[in-house]
Amino acid sequence: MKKIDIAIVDDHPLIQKGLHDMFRYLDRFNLIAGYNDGASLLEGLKQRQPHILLLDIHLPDHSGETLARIISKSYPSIGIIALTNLDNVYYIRSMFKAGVQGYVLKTASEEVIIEAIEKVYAGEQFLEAKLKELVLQATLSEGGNQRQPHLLLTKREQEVLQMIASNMTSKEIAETLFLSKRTIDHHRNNLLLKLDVKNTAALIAKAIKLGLAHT
Amino acid sequence: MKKIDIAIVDDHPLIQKGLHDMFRYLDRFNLIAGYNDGASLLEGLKQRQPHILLLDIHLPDHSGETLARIISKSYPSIGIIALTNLDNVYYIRSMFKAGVQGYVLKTASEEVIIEAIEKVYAGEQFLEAKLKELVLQATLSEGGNQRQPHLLLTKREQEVLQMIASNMTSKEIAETLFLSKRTIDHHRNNLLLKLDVKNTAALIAKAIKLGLAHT
DNA sequence: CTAAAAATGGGTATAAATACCCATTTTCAG
DNA sequence: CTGAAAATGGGTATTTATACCCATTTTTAG
Repeated sequence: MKKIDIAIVDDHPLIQKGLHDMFRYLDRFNLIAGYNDGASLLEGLKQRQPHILLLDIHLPDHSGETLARIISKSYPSIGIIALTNLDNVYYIRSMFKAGVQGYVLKTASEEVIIEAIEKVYAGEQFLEAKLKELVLQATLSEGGNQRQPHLLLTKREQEVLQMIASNMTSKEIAETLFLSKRTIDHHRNNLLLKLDVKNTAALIAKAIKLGLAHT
Repeated sequence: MKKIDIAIVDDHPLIQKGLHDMFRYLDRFNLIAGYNDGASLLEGLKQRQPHILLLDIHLPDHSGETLARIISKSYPSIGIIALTNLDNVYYIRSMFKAGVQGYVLKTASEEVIIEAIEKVYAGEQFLEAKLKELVLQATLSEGGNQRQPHLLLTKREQEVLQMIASNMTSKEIAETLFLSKRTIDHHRNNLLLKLDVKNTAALIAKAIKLGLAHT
């Protein structure tokens, strides 16, 4: 049976070590490269492409999502598996949208990681059972009937959202932006509608969860 | 030179593997145990105590803070080093308050981890340089003149905070908890004072940043 | 046990946010 | 150019949150 070539991208030395150690004793796999950041990964891929790429989401230079998008376009034959600590539904969705075929938590056991690699190598998708449930529940509870009318915020809305999150009242925001308080109220209302919440507290919580506002 | 006995508590197989692999080639250290959760750690300590304990903060059963508190009281001779992904200033503070002598990120290099162990074994404290800066800056920018009147929230306050973050008004919270709306107002006011913000939006943003509320 | 902190509850007032109605101007893509 | 979306602004009313004042009871730690 042909060996499966694997490459790792992770800026955590311990994770790299753990994976190196793991693959050393598994004849089925052949660890061909370990990168610490996105730049060296992209450079290395020009020389040699693995069958499977284990990709950390949090890297010092590029975001995992961007990398996945680039690689899945440039090297469509490489199977990408996101390997991360983040069990957030929105990260999972965005990574799959960005072109990964697998999503595994770093808390996963060796067996799960191997299963993910085998599945993705065989052309299937892989997502841990408990994460599948998470995604399912999230999809059922939020999306539901309306097909997300406007998931994206306009520039002004983002701007106002960020100012709301940073201890400013509508009046202060209006004065800062040289606008009427009514206009800010209008943006606030749109934000509440778009994120489907009924007050500022939930708006901020949801915006942070979705990555729309920063803390 | 006497070897340093080390024990690990971490529910990530990869981290455990990485550390095992690392200590295998270092004569100075003797890895005597690896635990997956707090319960088995506490059980194992009854049999044998390491010189240094590498403690993950996020464990399935106990919180790292609780564990650190228990162990530093029951076994004051054990040097505890928190090993975590969390570079949050408040976690760092609370872990040191709970009795750890070192705090190392999982992104740390092998050298840093070894340095931390040596320092703590020698009775010193260890904190990475960049984390030291973080703590310093946080102390300078927020604390300032008042010596942190109440950094910790009470149970009720946490409960109310969580409910505020999840789309509930004071009235609804009061009805749910069978309390007067006034009481909820009082808790909200205390939350605003403790986190030093002036409205709900900033309260939620800051609470999430500090890890006091979940999304 | 005793003192401190936490949790409970109230009155009153103002400020802010939210919910509806409405409109005009600007910007941008087709 | 032209139409759609975005951004701007207004009126009015209600609800909610915040800011002060005050108190009692319960829980917790020393």
